Amino acid sequence: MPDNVTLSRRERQIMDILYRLGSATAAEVQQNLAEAPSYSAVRALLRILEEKGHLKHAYDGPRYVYAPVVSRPVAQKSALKQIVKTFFDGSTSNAVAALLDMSGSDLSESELNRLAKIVEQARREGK
Amino acid sequence: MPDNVTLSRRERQIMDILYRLGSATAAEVQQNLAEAPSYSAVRALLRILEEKGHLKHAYDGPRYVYAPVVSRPVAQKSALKQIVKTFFDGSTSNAVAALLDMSGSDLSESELNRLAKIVEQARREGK
DNA sequence: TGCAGTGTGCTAGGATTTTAGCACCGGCGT
DNA sequence: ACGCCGGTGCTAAAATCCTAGCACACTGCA
Repeated sequence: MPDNVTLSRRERQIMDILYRLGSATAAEVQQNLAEAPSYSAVRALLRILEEKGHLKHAYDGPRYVYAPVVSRPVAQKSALKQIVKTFFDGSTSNAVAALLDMSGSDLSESELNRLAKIVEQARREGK
Repeated sequence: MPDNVTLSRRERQIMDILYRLGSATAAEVQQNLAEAPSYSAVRALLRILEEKGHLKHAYDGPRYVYAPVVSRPVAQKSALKQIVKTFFDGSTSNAVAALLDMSGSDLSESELNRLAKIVEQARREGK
């Protein structure tokens, strides 16, 4: 969410879909939109988003395949930053705690190991 | 972000402010709004949000103090869920990793200890 | 009492967003 | 060659959002 504040509702919905899918054609975007408008409307939105510099398109044979301009990792970071700021008073660890709490026992053992390692490493680096 | 998809741009901005501050008067909301519109416009937005059921108001002497209807913890969870879904393919641990990576050495030792504990506990519960 | 200051409710108009429709293009099968 | 499909670009209008302004109520104070 590079630009969560300037995007209109539909625009934001579409950006989310594209970040989720990585890239998509107009038809795919339409299928993933809640209360999907006409195909034509979707295309118009995509064109606008491209004009504004949020999207770019490549070709899959005859048709356009749209993808976000801002890379996923970068978008991830700003999305998280935003959440941490508005919902966790800027405290990363609170956010992490909520995240872990939320998905509690859904995490596999290997995932937990991985996280433990990351924390461990952060600790070493901090010192 | 209980309802990230139905809110308009301004409405979302205002909800974010209210979640950040906990509660606020119209004037406070206005001060925190980027490219703030008139006081009157802000009040109108607040009224609309209340009508839609996103906000409620109490009284601070003569004036209204608005606060979100959905509690912060609940909103935190849905915001995180949303992010995890659209930016991390539903993988909580990827999100946690990004979060830690992002704020790398900003975390104090005690925070890291806390996180290590949480992970440890999740591990025990999982078994 | 009268008046300034600060609050609320409401409403209408302008700006933006969102939508659908139409015109055009190229490939492909008949 | 011609007529469908399935794609694109564009544009106008409907729907929504956003804004400002006005009317009214209450308080405090000269």
